[in-house]
Amino acid sequence: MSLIRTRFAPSPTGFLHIGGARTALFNWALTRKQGGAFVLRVEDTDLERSTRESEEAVLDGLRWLGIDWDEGPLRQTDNADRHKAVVEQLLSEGKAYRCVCTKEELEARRDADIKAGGKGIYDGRCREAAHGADCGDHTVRLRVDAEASLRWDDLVFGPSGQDASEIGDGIIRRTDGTPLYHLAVVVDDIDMQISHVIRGADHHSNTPFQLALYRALGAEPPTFGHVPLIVAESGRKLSKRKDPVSIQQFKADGFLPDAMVNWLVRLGWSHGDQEIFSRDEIVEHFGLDHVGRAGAQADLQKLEWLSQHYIKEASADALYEAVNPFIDAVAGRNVDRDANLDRTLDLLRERSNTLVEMAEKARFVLCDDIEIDAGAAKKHLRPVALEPLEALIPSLEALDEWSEASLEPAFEATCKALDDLKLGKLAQPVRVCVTGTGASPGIYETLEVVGQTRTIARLRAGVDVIKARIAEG
RNA sequence: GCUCCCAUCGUCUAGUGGCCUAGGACGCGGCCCUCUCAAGGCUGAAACACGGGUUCGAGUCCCGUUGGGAGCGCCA
Repeated sequence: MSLIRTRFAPSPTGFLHIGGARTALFNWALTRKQGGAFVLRVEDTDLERSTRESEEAVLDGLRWLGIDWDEGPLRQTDNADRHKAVVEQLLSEGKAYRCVCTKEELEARRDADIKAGGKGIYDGRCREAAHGADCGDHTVRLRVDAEASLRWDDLVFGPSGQDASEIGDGIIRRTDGTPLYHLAVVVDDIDMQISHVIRGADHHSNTPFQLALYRALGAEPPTFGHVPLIVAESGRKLSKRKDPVSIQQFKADGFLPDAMVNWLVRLGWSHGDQEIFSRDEIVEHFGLDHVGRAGAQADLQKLEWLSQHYIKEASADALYEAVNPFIDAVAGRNVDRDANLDRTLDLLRERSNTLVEMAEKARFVLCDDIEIDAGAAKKHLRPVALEPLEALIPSLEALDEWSEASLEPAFEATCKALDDLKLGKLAQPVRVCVTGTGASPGIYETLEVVGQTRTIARLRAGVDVIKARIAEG
């Protein structure tokens, strides 16, 4: 299979969008599978919105996801001279012409045309006017041959396109002399010898005009593949305000990059019944032939499931690395890694959908002072629990070895001495005293990672809570 | 309005004319396990938008309807 050249061309608008991330991932996967180069090109021609900071944010997002590129980042503004030269060239070849129609005139004529049942495309008024460079304020339009067929075989949608008569002569240079997006992408893609343009389906209807540009420039168009959009629950385009779309946000919410990648790649693409894909497996199996044509709704619950899956699978080193910042945040200090912390994290793997959850659930180990949840206290720190707790404390104090193995007989002996008390009647109050909540890993494991000193102290504090409650009546 | 596109369980999807009384996964219900919460095991409910064709046979092909989306900018 011959080498391909692909590109991801984000506009640096502050953060990496999940739609863009998926487009990048598909480009990356295709390139890594077929062999070739994946190029990153920043479309920064919208100077109002483009900053180096937002460009960095986009690159960071890609790096975090593990999507690496072979060339770039190139910037579209760096090619500005080339874009201008191309417009001049088209002008001199008669493939483009100057148009002196003003915005207002254009708008009025389009409205009138639509009212009269027309399609509202440019009427070609300046097409044969042969305005020279001295015509004053003007735009430049591409002369689109009305007979031309602007069709292509899309890698995802199959036969696509329409006749030139449907699109009209589009503007390629503004009055202020700057080139438009369509001109810039086509020129850049030609210059960079991009062989496969994989992009969002929102560009599907833009493609015919771009095909006309390739034709005018005498260049062989690339192979196109349009990937359906990721849609919101409403079925509409994702909204930056209402929907979670920023990769940075997902990172901050404690999702593992492996989970993100797995989630994104399955949004629209499939490989039989397989759900879990490592990056290697994605590269091994990926292909545009199995990308669906309908828009895909972002399913956050599936992401959480994947996230937990990867948390469960992660190596101890990788897990610590990933959860470290979240743990520090909960502890309010730099937490050193030790065997007890690793043990704690292991206990929490199957109980955490995200790293944020994991860190929060580790609070009873990370912090010396814990707060007892009011609801849990009300339910479990009742007068009936006083005797069992008071009976347990001395036997725990007497333990020379503090481990699951030594804790279990101590609990059992206490229950037995209390007229065969059910373990739950003892374990739940203990759990609330020690963790502050009614849910935690197994009680022996929990106590083991909390440690003997802190366990005893928390049990005593719990006993005091119950006594206070009794005193209040 | 015009052009283009899309349509299988709530969601992501398998399915490329017979293997489909439609499979998997997330989520949801039930059961088991159990000191709580999970995890795990078993199990259940849940879809081919509708109407016409074509064909011996249609989720799969064609047409229409309905619904949805994108594009129609001197934005990218």
